[in-house]
Amino acid sequence: MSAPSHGWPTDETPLSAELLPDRVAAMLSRRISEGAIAPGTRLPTEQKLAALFGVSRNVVREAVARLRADGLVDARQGVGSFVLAPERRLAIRIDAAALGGEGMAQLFELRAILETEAARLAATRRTEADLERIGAALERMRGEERWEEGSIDADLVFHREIAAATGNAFIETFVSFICERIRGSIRHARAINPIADLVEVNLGEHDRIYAALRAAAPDEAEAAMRAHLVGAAARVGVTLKR
Amino acid sequence: MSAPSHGWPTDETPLSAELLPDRVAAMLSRRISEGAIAPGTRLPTEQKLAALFGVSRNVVREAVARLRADGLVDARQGVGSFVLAPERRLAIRIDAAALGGEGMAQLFELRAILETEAARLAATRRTEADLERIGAALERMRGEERWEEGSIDADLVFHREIAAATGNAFIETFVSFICERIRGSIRHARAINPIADLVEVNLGEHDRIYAALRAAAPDEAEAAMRAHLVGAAARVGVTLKR
DNA sequence: ACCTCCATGTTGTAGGATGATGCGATCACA
DNA sequence: TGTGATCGCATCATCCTACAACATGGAGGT
Repeated sequence: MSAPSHGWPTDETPLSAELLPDRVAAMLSRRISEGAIAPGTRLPTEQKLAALFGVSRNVVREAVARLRADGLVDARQGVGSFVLAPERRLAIRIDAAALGGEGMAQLFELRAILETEAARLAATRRTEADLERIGAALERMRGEERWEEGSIDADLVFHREIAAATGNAFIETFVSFICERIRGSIRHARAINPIADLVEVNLGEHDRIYAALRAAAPDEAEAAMRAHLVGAAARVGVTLKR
Repeated sequence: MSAPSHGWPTDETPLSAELLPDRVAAMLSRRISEGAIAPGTRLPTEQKLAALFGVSRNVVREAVARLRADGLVDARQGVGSFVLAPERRLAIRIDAAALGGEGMAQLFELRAILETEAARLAATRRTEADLERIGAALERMRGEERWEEGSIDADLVFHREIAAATGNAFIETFVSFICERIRGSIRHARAINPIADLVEVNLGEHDRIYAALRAAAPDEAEAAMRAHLVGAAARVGVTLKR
């Protein structure tokens, strides 16, 4: 039983400071998403998993609960836990580890795709109420001198409101998710690269977007958003292609 | 202590057949995302939460573990669990409930935005190995007569491989997530609207995409992908604008 | 052959005990 | 009085045992 024949635990993941349930969940999750455990298959019982990983059943339960929350498995009382088919997975996560350097550039690329198109759609679909909310965020940005907490927050709201103005709930969700992830990583960059005096540049870019939205000009909105994102990327040391 | 003065549990959510940890997690999650519990605030201790909800600490732990996995709270040993600021959330979920009618149309719109751009990028970045994988998926589709399990699966792989060919891991993740969600809902539609003989149409559309990718023609790839998605949407009773 | 009932295995929940950790208060000392 | 180290304590992390809820399959009776 101690042999690695089953290929189960064999402690991969050099076990950092992560908690036990996280590690167990990560291992199981990888096995499943790699297809090493076919959909429909029953997982080993919680007791066996506990024995295999050398942890208590409680830890295994927390791990399985997480897999269930992500829609990877379906635990049926009295029967067992079964791996679900991929189409039932309903969560997507981006771990902070993937956000260094290359990851940041890729995330900006994805952001550009979504937001330029969002700006285009918003230009034709926005209501007066939408414009009002977007304008309010703009004013909040204008109030600040430096590019710090308050204005960064207003920036986020600005982008999110534009996404919301498309009337597409999914676009809003995805855009605001990506923006928040990026913003979280900006703080670090800010300490390294002082960009305080770039507020005016930033504001100018936002103004152009807002004007285009108000004018209901899709092409201009898209172009302005693209220009803004290229600038924003550059300001955090990322070059955005196209 | 039994008073509702604190405004905590007072059992909202008419408690369906959901499990206890799910219910507790859902309640806490709603409080947090609604802003009823400000970021930085410390949650009640696990014991108090257990008492408030009338469940065991074990259940509370599973609920809190889920919140932590979603990045909503940060539990520090010996101190407590604290609500995190929104920018640290690292999970996004789409619940199946939102996918009826309007939701489906919106999801297709988002898909179109991502995949048309993905096709454009893939056209210039794809390697020979990418083309091989995409072609293999195409062949698997061609083998099937009807539009059923096997070919639907191959269809998914086809789209995912194109997204992967962009070299952008996030694009791949998001696209495959969306495709899988859509596919899950297709099954139902298929029973209603027999589209078996549309295989050839579908295949033709895919062929055009593949040819454009092989020819490294971005504009054609984008156009072919857009045409395909418009068709695919129509086949499930959704009209895609633009 | 069919139906009923029970033994068994599994997940779900409860409740306690113990270790690890970080914070704050207390106390000793200058 | 001020300063620093030490200790207690609250809290999470993990482990353990036990029982309840539930599903399945087989034994046994009709």
